[in-house]
Amino acid sequence: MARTSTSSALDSFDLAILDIVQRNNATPYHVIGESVSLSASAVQRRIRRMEETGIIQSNVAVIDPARVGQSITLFVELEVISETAELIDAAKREFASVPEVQQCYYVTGEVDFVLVVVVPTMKDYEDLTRRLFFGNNNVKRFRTFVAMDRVKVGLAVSLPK
Amino acid sequence: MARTSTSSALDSFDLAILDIVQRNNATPYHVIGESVSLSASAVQRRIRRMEETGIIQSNVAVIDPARVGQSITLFVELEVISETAELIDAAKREFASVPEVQQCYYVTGEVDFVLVVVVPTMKDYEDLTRRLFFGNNNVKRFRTFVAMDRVKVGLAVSLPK
DNA sequence: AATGAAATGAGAGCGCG
DNA sequence: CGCGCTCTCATTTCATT
Repeated sequence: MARTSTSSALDSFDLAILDIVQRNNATPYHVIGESVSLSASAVQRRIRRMEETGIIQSNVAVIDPARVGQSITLFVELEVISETAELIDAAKREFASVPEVQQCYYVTGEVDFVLVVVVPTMKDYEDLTRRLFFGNNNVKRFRTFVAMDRVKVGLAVSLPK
Repeated sequence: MARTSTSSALDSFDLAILDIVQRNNATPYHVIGESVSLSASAVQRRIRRMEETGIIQSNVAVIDPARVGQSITLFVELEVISETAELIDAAKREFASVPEVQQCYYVTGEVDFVLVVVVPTMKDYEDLTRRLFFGNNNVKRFRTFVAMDRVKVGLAVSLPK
C-alpha cells in the first residue's frame, strides 16, 4: 500500500473529533459536525483518513468483564533472564498471542514486562502462569497483583486542546 | 420502561456476538448474523439489550497515543500510608479524575494502586507526580516504569465458549 | 417469547460545485 | 470544504415457530 508523503499532522478539528469518538464512536457524523463546527462529510473524511493512517487503531465495544464471568483482573510484572532482541521479540509475540493477556507493555526499569490479565477464576490464572511463565525458561521472576477494584479502565487519551 | 425479570443471562449467541463486537463494533449486523447463524434483526436486538443492561459498557475508537502527541506511557505502582476506607476512596476518586490516568486499579499485595498514565512529555509526568503523589500526604512511596513498547493494548475479554 | 423476512427510514458514502 | 444524491445498513413491523 502506498503511504502518503503527508506528515499526517493533526489539526484541532481532528483532535476534537478524536475526543468524541474515543468516548463514543457511534456518534453520528452530523452530530460530531455540529460539535466541532464542520460538515458531516468533512467529519467522515477526517475519520476515514485517521483510520487509514492508524491514528484510530480500532473501533471496539467495551464489555463489563464481571458480567460475562470474567471477573478477575490481574497485574503482572515480570523480569526476563536474557534481553537479546530475539528473545524479547519472542516474548512479545507470545504474550500478545494469549487472549487472557489484555495488555502487554515492554518497560524500562526493574522489571521488563507489565501485563494486564483477565481470567474467570484463579485456577485459570494458575494454569496460565504455568504455561506462560514457568514454561518459559527466559522468565526470571514475576510478581502478581490482584485487582480488587477496577477504579478506572479505559484507553482514552487526554488530548491537547 | 419495564425491566424484565430475567437475570439477563447470556447464551452462546450473545457470547459469540460479544466476541465479534469487542474486536470491531463497526461490523454490520448481517455479517455478524452470518457468523453466528442468526438474522440481522436478532443480532440487533441482542446487542441493544446488552447495551441497555450494561454488559456492553460503551463503544469507543481506540487511538494510538503516540500519534496524538501523548507519546509516553508509564506504569506507576504506589503504596499508601493509611488504608482506611475514607482515604482509599478519596485516592480512588482523585486518580480517576485525572485525565492523564488512563487506568487505575486498586490491588492486593505489596502495593496498593497500579496506574497506567499517558503523557506528552516527561516534564508533564514530573508535574503530575508533584501534584498527585508528592502533594498527597497519604502516599508512602511510588515506583515508575516507562513503557518502551505497547506490545498489546486492548480491553477485550476472553469469553467462555 | 424470540425469530426471520420484508418494509421503512436514517445515516454513511461519494461525486459534484 | 460544503452540498446534494444514491445506496447501504440500522430499525421497525409483522407473520411464524
